[in-house]
Amino acid sequence: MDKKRCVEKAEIFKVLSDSNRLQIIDMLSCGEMCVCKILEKFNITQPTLSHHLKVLADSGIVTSRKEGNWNYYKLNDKKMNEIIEFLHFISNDKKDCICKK
Amino acid sequence: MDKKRCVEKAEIFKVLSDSNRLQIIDMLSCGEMCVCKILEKFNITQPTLSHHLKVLADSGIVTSRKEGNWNYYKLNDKKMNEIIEFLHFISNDKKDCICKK
DNA sequence: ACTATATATAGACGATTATCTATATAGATA
DNA sequence: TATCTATATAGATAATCGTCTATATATAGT
Repeated sequence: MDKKRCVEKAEIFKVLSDSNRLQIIDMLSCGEMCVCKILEKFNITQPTLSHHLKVLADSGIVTSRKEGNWNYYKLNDKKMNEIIEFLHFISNDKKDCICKK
Repeated sequence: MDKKRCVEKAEIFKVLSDSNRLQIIDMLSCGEMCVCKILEKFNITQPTLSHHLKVLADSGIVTSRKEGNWNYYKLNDKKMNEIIEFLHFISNDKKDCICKK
């Protein structure tokens, strides 16, 4: 595992290190949803939610689509699987580990 | 998914949101290792490494064992699997999601 | 007892972050 | 064009975090 890849993934985990964002991911796993629908489920202000959605979108964990006045957000399953794969990888023994050099 | 569980997991992801800690996990996946051996592989000071190991241990991701002058750290596979399971869970559609209430 | 080695703790500093209020933008409708 | 609704952006503030230097602790060997 090279340093660079760990730096990349650390940024992704930073995105996941907020409970509101985890709940948003949980909600979006059920399908696409617009911002105002998401907002209903939280006790945060609209700009705060907007901030969290931006953080999620910038990281690639969610994608967005505009339709009239509404913005729909959707979970990027491929990205989530990538994160899971990474965790599997660093959790398991491997031949070319830095520890063996 | 209840708020409380997300708060718990967000803390775990905060622990994972540092590249040095991810590299430590990667190294420990190959087996138990003492602090001085880990230190050799990094460009950080000994107190900084000590800090990271404490963060990892406090979260339950690693466990430690003292033997004479040496402290050995080991990855807690059960905890890593728990994290992976959680990511699977929030990534997939479910019947009792908050979005359906 | 003294020294050396391995590791942890304390305290400081600069950077980043989550949240808020206030405001801007952009599309829809009257 | 004026207004309403949905969403984003700007800027401020308080809290948290990673890293460092300095120091403490604990064990082993002389």
